[in-house]
Amino acid sequence: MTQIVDALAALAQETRLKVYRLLVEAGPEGLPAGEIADELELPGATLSFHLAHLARAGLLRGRQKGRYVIYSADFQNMNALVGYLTENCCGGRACAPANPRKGKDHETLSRTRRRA
Amino acid sequence: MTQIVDALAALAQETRLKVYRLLVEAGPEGLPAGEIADELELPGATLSFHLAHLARAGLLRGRQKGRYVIYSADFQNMNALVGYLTENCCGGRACAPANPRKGKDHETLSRTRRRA
DNA sequence: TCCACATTTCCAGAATAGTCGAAATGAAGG
DNA sequence: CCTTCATTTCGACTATTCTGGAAATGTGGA
Repeated sequence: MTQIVDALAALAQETRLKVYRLLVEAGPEGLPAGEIADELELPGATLSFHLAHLARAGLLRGRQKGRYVIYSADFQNMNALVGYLTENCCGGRACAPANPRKGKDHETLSRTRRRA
Repeated sequence: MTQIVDALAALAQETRLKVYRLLVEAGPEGLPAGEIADELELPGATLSFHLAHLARAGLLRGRQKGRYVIYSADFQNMNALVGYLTENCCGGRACAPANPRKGKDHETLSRTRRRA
């Protein structure tokens, strides 16, 4: 359970979630740290802190390539996380929706929009 | 995205995750606060703090029943959360596993199963 | 070797989160 | 009303997280 909590905590921060999403978009090839920093306009030290956090949680891996460090998402562990949530937190109800096709940016939580 | 981060943050804490799981187990009828406190051996003030946190994040609802307050999981929003993760954080790969049938307690994150 | 550059570590300050006893709130029932 | 009991709010403290400048580390190229 500690692993689950760590993974959730890693994603539970705006900057880190952005970093992670960027790397998901980038796919298995990943991105060098500097490019992430550029894209998200983050100071090196700050980015490094968050990358380390995500990596500790098992959601990211970094490999050295020349003088760059290339980070890429660990889809296995994200898979496991979603699996855990589905099995333990959804009470058996249908959890992952049909997911017809990746529709670019999705909009946040529930459609309990109109009131409730 | 703020909503997603809030929901993740709410679950990213051992005590709160336990509370939430307990309520998932309890199903839509939910549980009175006191019973949760008993079950998890938490001081009232501490539990109240965490329940409020989860409720603010939209993962819980509380309804008054006599002098009890009955809390229950909001499956819609958890659904939406899992949906978000599946669509935005899994790179299109299969994310929610087959989920053959709820197998009681599942065991944490990947063991880096030989590949995939 | 020496320099340029990418990234990380170190540090310290500001902000936020978690804990829980004690007091306050609010409902039920005499 | 007055008491009981479930729950929440208050308050105070400790611990952790986030941030980013400056220095350190490490790599490739001239």
